[in-house]
Amino acid sequence: MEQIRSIKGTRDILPAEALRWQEIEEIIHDFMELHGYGEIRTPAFEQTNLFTRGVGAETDIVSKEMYSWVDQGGESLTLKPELTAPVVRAFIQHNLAGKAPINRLYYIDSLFRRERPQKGRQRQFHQFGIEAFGSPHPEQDAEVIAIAYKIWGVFGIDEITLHLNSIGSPEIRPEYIQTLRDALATHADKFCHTCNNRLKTNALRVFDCKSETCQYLLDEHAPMILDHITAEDREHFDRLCELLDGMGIAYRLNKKMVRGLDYYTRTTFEITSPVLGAQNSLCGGGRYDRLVEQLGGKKTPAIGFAAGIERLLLALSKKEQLQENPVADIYMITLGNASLIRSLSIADDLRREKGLRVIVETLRRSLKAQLREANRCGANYAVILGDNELVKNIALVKNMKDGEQLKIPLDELEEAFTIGTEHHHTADES
RNA sequence: GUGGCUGUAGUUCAGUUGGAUAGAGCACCUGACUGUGGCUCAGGAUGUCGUGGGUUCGAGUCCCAUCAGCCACCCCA
Repeated sequence: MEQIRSIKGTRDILPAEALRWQEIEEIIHDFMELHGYGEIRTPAFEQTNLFTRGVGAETDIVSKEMYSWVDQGGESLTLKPELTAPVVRAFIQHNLAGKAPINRLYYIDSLFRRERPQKGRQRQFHQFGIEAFGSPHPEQDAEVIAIAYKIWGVFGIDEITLHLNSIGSPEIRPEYIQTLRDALATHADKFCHTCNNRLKTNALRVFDCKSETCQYLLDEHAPMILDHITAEDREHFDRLCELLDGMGIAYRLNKKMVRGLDYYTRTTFEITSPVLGAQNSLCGGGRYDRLVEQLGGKKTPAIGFAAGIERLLLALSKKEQLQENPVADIYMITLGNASLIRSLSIADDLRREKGLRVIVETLRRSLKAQLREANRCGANYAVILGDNELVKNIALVKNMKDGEQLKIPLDELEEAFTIGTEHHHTADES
């Protein structure tokens, strides 16, 4: 029979790795709450047109990467390929703007894009991120960027680069794109053919080309959008730079960084890490002052970012090897029927009263095999309770580190592990 | 969607110009130690050689297709 496998681009996270995820999620929760952000969780799927309207029908994400289907009621639904649009939808739907002048939200979530998998790219993947609604001022940009910048240090990732740019207000864009096309028209034959296509359809994207010749030509001949923004845009950007300087946040002015989604206005930023390979972006974000309005809400300025958790893990794995962690403090070894019943209730007492992780044998193995198992799962103690011990009302408590073994009366067993617990924790912290 | 590389035991991999019963390390199990783990030693189990077809006296090896994985393009976190 054919084996059923997980879908291409999806994967299982097994216990040893899941522990890493739990640690990471905990760090994110703590860090965001430290900055006054509250968690938001939105549904796994939405109406398809939330994304066509919010992200832009012409973007790659919407035009060819969405998992969409028509449900039994005839409605077109889509697994979320992006998290800003759903958060904006929730913001509008629950009238958060009416409840407070400013809303700071964060999330940790799964998203889905039908792309060809490669290093750092899955079809179901995870992001954490924040969205701050309500403030049009550069200090809001500075707050969001500072969070995006500082959190990597908490994870122990130091080698990062913050790229910063402003693509100005949307009004200037048609005029700028025309200027760009005109400037590059005379060199069109030297650009690669994808760039020539981009110039016609989505001109800003030429800046993303990985070809060295194209990049060289852009440096030589392309007008930069940052040099064409309005005076107000410029003032906003300059003030943001001042604030970042003041916070000691190092950034690289990257005039060629234009972001892929339609909704960005003014500030855009990205954080890259050299350890990731071709997909070197850890985190990307920017301001989107028109999106709330565009999705039917009251005009509200906003800025946010999203960071890839798989990529964070990838950057982290260069530093630390994954290892099997101990899963139990005590392994209960049983030999015989009567002792099994007693062991089960003792195990429950130890879990409930002492908070110890206890596993009871369920394979009816030999004593030797059970001790091997105790060793394998990292238990500090094995409690041996066979029918021989049961008639004497004792248990043998074996310290797995030094091999020392004591006879303990069953009614003193819990107490014996009060000392054991302290032992365990001090050993852990050293 | 396009291109390149790779699929052999639980796992990491070896397998000669196509040749007999497909191997090794680690892991697992058993014993030495009849109810005492780790270390050591001795032994043991484990394979639709990704799948389907073809060439051949003979295919893990060559050819075609297909599926999966990885990497890159596209694009993005």
